[in-house]
Amino acid sequence: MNLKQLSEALSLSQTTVSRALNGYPEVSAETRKRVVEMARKIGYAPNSQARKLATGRAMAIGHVIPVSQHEMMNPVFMEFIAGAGEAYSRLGYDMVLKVVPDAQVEGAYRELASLKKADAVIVHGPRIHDTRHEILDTLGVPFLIHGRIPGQEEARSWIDMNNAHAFERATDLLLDLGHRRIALLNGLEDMDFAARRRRGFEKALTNRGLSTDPALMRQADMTEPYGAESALDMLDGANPPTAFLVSSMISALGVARVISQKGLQIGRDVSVITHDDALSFLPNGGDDPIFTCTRSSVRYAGQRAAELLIEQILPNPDVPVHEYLEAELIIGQSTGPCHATA
Amino acid sequence: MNLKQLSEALSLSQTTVSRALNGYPEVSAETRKRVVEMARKIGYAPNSQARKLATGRAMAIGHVIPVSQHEMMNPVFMEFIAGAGEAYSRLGYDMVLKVVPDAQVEGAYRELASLKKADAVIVHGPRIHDTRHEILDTLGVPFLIHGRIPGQEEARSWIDMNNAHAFERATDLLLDLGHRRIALLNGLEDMDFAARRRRGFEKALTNRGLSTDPALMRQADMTEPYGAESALDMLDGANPPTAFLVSSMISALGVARVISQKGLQIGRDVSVITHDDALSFLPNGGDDPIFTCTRSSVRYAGQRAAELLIEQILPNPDVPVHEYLEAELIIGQSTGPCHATA
DNA sequence: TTGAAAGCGATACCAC
DNA sequence: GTGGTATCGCTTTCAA
Repeated sequence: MNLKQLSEALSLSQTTVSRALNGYPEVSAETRKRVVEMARKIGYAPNSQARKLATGRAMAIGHVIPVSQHEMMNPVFMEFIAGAGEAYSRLGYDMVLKVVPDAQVEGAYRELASLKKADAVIVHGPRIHDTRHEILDTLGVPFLIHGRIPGQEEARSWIDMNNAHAFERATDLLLDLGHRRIALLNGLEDMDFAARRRRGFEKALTNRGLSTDPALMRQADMTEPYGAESALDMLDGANPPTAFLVSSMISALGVARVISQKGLQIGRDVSVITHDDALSFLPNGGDDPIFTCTRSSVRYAGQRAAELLIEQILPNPDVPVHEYLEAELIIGQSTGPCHATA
Repeated sequence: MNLKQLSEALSLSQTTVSRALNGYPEVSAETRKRVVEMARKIGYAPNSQARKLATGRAMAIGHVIPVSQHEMMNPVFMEFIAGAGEAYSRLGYDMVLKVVPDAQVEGAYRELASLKKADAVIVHGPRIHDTRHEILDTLGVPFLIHGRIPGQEEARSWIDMNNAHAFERATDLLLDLGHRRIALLNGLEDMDFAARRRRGFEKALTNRGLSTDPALMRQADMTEPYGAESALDMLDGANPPTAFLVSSMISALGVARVISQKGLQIGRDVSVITHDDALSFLPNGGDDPIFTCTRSSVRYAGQRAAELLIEQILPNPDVPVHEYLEAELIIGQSTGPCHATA
């Protein structure tokens, strides 16, 4: 069932039928009514390929999700996509998603752009030495970065949370509680967000004249065993930490598991603060969370990203838009004063 | 840069250029070489919308992911999609993904199908009273179910793991270890997979003449707190379980957290078996896993699903294909003999 | 082996 | 307010 058949059934031109269906003002109310009814009656649906070709717009946003060398699929991406997907449905856009190995990310963007499969793309997981903005410029695709590419803060559109500030505040809280040996279990620090978190952590220490201890700082894909193994190593080490600052709830669960297994009580014997992306399958409690945390909903970020891209960037690709999300610092049950003997 | 311009630059017809680029045999080797070189030189890329319109194929597979009323985004979907995405890249297909509230799932499938945005779709998370197969039939879209819709086992294409058998074996293992009070923390039992797991659990008990205890069976979205709260309630209850059978690693972590917090040792004082979907961010160890588990890689399922859909179902939509994945039962550190006083 | 021309199914400009 | 027609960019008969 196509436009032609529909217009024949109505004894109208394709033009008029198209206009009626797409809400153009110059169609008479009566004609529009007839058209709409007939369309529903005979089950007409416009072929989106044809429409895309005619309009030149794909009405789709591209996402390229990298799976790391370690085959790790970051659940944060999923939650971001859920938020974005909700907005796309509302705004009449589709999401075309490519899940590819790190090495094929550029090629995937190229394909999306040069084959006109998407009108714009989201850049996920920017790295400190990222070059995707250059490729996308060459291709002429509007894009929005979830996070920031160093050196491109002004010129590019992005949405990001204040990673450095959040981790500085979290570290300050631990310092205020008397902790001096604080471990940082970070994500991979070639990722921009992780580099920023580390700087926030270091800044808080430096501000109090404290130095960092490399033995207490780790970076890796944020799995549960990463948290567990790191905590085990460190707590069994020569000079164990009294507090952990962890970049992900998932790894924090690993830390908590080990602390419990060692017969220690979290929040009393060892403090833990984690960043909480508010992943829906890992709720951290409401008013009195399990973990003290810096919290910022990545799902909301995804939703806003989609809105900004479609409403601001597409109509005006040359004016970069920036949106800053400030993480909340929420006190839960996993932090308390330091009891360590000095 | 389009076909016309490219053909003019080569002084060839669009026909010949198109044929050369698409590997048709009748083009002379020399012509093809010229065409391919020029195409690369001037950076020609075919407009996929135009191609889709001309061929009538979208070269895309649709996925509709429901987010439940509780806003829960199941990480299993993500991992499945990662597997499928890998296969799509390899096979030259795109994935168009819709993330929508439960109530809009049907509409999303309708849109994908009737607007010709996808050549086929994957049905995620079948329920015991699912009707999506009927809608998709009406629309005439080939599809493959990840899981099974009751009553549609023969007639429809699906890929599934043997949920019932896996949970029966897991329960048998606990029974062999002497456990008699076994708790089942299941997913929502209007989901087909969860209903099957429950039947497997019950069958194992029934086979030994044991009856089920409603106080020890729960169902919910599989979050971490669900595991924790259920374990806390049950262990503090009148007649606590000595073992837990859990439908998800995430909830199992919650169970483990509570067991440790109560000063009990997992595997010695309380046994836990979980189903392990082999989520990449929740590795359960290698040869000696943290949790004894029934394991089946949902990522592999996604990959196979994509392959089956494209290679078997699209060319021959009327011959249903079925693929059964058997979960492994892997002994880890979380199970041991029952020490409960009878 | 190559080319001309007719679709594919919509949109949108220009007349009327 | 309605209609004719060119156009989007490619694939695919049909002829040569």
